[in-house]
Amino acid sequence: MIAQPRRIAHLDMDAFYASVELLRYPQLAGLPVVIGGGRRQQDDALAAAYGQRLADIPVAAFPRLKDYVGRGVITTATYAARQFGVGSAMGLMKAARACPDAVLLPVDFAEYRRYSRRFKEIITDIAPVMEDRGVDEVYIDFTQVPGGQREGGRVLARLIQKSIFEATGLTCSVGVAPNKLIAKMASEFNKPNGISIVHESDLQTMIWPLACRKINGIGPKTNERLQAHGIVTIGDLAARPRDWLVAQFGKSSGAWLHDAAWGRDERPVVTESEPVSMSRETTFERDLHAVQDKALLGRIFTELCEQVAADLQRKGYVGKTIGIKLRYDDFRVATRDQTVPEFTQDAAVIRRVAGQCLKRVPLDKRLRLLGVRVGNLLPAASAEALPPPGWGESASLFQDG
DNA sequence: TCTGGGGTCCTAGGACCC
DNA sequence: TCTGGGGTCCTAGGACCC
Repeated sequence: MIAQPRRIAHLDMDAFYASVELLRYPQLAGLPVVIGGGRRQQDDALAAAYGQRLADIPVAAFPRLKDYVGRGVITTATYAARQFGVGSAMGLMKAARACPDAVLLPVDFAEYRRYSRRFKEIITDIAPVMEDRGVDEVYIDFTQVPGGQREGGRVLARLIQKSIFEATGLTCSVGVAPNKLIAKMASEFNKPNGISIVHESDLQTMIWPLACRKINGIGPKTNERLQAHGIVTIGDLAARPRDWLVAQFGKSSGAWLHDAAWGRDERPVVTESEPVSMSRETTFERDLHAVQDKALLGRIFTELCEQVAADLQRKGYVGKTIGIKLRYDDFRVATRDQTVPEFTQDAAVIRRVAGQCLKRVPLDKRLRLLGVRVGNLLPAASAEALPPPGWGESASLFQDG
């Protein structure tokens, strides 16, 4: 049997949250719509007024960006809204200045998760080796799938695209390439509803002209550092000697930057993984002070602990590193954590240890955010089989180094 | 009137062990 | 009495991603 060349696809749903919303509000198609913020009250009011006939709600009845007051950000904008220069991660207040009449819809994660499960099921029915990369994107290994090599993967990509659209009404963009790194870049080439095929021989023509920032893993900080050295495009990066990159960015990062620029990436498509941590955090409607707002903060803190505990219990995990996160009004972040001997998923234990963490952090400035995290997770079932902490310590009496 | 929430991985120093 | 070398775990911060 001849070894097949690796063909890896990256599939990205187009404006996913907004597209799901358009399925229930088709009257908003083509309009600037943004998803973000909290509070579902306008939506509840709409539902009360129009019952289940969501598609009959007149466009004029929808809330507008200019009417929003609060601290949210945009999670997704329709392509019509992007024309106005608004996009993901932009503060809603700022977006309201750019496009005041855009329709603003609150986030409905439960609904997006339902569609997420559906489109992923359709994919694994066709190509079983799929890696989950969040609610709206996946990697798929085409290598061993029947037909996965035809036209570089285009035939299979088209089949998956069509199957998802027929089952959900949602469109996606797909990139197929020799590895995950290039596939991820390729899926952006033909958005929305596009397919793009990249081969190893396309590196210089299709990849090197792109900005370094297009590499998944090069963020704003690394990009700044690269630019300071006159490195703007991936081609610029590829032209630097590996040793030079290692000297500038360290052994691991430098080597990775060099490999990335040359399109080298051997990471497998990983179908299963265990969570490492679970957390809950909240940004307050106004900044709070540890003393003046002690009672309110205490209630929020306890609730966060209860939520994390409930998440652990529902998903069947226990953890032994419990921590807190604060964001001050100047946006600086402080974290403290503590590892306890016994794995837990108990709200009271989490609350007590997190409370001790809170005592180790400065509380003089106003707080903007409070979070609680449990890490060092283990499936609850496997933790039950674990010996109690301290067991086996006497064994060291019989060993010597 | 800036800037959400839920994650992963990496680094670096110190403790501790053999 | 001037000085080892691994290894692992813990902790805090930071970069990055969706």
